[in-house]
Amino acid sequence: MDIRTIARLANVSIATVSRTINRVPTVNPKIAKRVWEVIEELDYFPNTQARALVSGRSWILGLIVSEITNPFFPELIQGFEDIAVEHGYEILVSSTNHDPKRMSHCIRRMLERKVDGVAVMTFGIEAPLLDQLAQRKVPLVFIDVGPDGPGINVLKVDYHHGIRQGVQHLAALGHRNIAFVRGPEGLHSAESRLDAFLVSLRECGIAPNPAWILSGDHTLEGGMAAMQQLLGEKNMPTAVMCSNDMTAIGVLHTMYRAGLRVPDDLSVIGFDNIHIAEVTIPPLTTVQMSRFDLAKAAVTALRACAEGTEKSAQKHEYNIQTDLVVRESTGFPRGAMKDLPKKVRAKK
Amino acid sequence: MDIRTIARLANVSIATVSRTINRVPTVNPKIAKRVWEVIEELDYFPNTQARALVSGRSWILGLIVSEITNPFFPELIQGFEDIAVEHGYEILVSSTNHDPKRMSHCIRRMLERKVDGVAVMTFGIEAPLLDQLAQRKVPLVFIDVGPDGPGINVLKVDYHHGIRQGVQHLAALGHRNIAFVRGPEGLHSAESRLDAFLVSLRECGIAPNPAWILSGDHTLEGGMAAMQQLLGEKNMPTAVMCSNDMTAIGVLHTMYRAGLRVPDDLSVIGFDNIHIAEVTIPPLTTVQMSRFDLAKAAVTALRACAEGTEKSAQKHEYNIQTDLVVRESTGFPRGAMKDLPKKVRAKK
DNA sequence: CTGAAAGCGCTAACAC
DNA sequence: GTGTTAGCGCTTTCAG
Repeated sequence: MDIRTIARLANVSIATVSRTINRVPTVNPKIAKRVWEVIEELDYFPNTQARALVSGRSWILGLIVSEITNPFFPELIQGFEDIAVEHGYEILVSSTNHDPKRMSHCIRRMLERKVDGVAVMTFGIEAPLLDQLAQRKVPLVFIDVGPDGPGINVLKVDYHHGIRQGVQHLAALGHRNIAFVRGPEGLHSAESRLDAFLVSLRECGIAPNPAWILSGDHTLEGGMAAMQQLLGEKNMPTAVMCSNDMTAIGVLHTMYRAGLRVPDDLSVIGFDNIHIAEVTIPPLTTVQMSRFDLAKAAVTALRACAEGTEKSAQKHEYNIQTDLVVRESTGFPRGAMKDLPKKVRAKK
Repeated sequence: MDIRTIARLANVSIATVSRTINRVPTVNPKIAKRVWEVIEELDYFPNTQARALVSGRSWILGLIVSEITNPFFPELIQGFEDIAVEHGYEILVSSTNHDPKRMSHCIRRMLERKVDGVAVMTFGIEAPLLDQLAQRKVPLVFIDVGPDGPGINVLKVDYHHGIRQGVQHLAALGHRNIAFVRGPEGLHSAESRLDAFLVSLRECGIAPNPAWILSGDHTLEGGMAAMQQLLGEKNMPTAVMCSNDMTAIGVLHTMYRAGLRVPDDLSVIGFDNIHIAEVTIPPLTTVQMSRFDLAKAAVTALRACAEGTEKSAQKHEYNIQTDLVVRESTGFPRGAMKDLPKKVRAKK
């Protein structure tokens, strides 16, 4: 069954069927109605390949993520899928696992399938590779940072807002000795989080201690290793902020292994607010970054370029907010708890 | 740039270029070499749409999952992507969120993109909807159960093996009072797990207690609710098996909220062995089902149908094994711990 | 407002 | 072993 079948049954030419399907306004409404009836009755739908071949638009949006197994990404993918499909696009998701070889393979796949745009949500760029896309004028959208050029948008995440809230929350509880477990070196979003932490610390009048800036890689294992290292330090902080939730969960686990308690012995703050952060033990205080907002902004930006009217040519600003979600992994610094009940009792 | 460009530069016809690319063996090696050189130099690759249009094969494999946000699925998707891409396929992933409307939309998307096959990994079937695929002769592969027919394969998971190991492990520790938190009603894989549990229990000479078969839905929230309900019972079991890991994590969390300890007050076993099961508090004893094996079997089955030579027409059996992974959420039944240290001390 | 016709880039007969 | 050619199903001028 093809467009000709419909044309024959509706007694019109294939051109008219095509126009009807594509909602060209000049089609006589009566004829259009007749065409639609035949289409519905036969449950016909156009062949996407043929359509893409002739029109040059595939109606496919690519999405490149770093690791699909980090719970942050499936939540993002879900949103991206929902919004893209809502606007008639199909999505092509691919994960790089931080491997440049995979990244290059990803890009090739996107090119081969002639995607109408690509959202690069790896939180870090492999600039030279992405040039292949830019050169072929594929609209791109990045997080945080990316090359500038026509058809390229960057989503700005305000890391500072949420992280400052976190640091202030800790400071308000009485913490002065706060460590930070970083994300991968060179990953822009990770650097930004660290910067935001450092700035916020100083805002609170606290001088950062270099020994308490631990390296990590945004994985469970990285978080465990960082905490293990911290445990070896002569003087321990009373709180630790992590560059993402997976890291924080690793920290929680190492604390548990060491027989220490959170937040009694150490307060912990994560970043992302992935779903399971609600049920960690204890539930994780973390900075929320909306996956839905990110996905929505990404699709919107890509559509603006792909469906490009003149007005959309003028670049929009896309800003993503972050906010602290207080749960139970943060509390008074070690020692303060002992004092507090006394004071409370004294008042009685 | 298209196939004609290559043909011109290599001084051959487009047919020869096509044959070279498709590795038709009759092409003169010398000429083929010349063609490849031009291809490499220009970094040419064929237009997939055109290719699909004429050949009827899209080289796209569909993957329908229930919820991408359950960590089990991203791990499966990763494997599916890797193996499919390795064999030259692109993948089209879509999640149904257990919503029939979404499921039907999913199927439509698969049909529109003319996928060469679909893996339905929802662990439950919406038979009437899938008929649309079967009717159009799209090769299908299911987990556990599915309609029979040409081009339809079913991957058999041996739930019994791993679950029996779990029950025996519990029995060996001295548990006789074991509860089970089920998955969604009507979900075949969930029913199978419950069955396997019941059978294994009887094998150990333990009569199941109906009050200890709790309903759940394979989510964190379901697990929490089930445990909450169990906490209200007059007589509590000493161990609980869960239909999946998310449920078990919910159980762990409710135990924590109730101020009870795992495994001291209750032993807990999950199912799936998702990555974070390693770092729950305590680390979760669970039944491992290999996502990689599942993904590999699914792609293999689909390819056999799609690339269909005669020999592949004869159906293969695909079996997936399950095995217990013992961690720290299981221990002696409540009370037994007190005895043990005494005995140990007595020996000294 | 509608139809005829020319391709989009490629594969697969079919000739040579 | 290689080239010629007829489409795959659709969109889009260009006439009418």
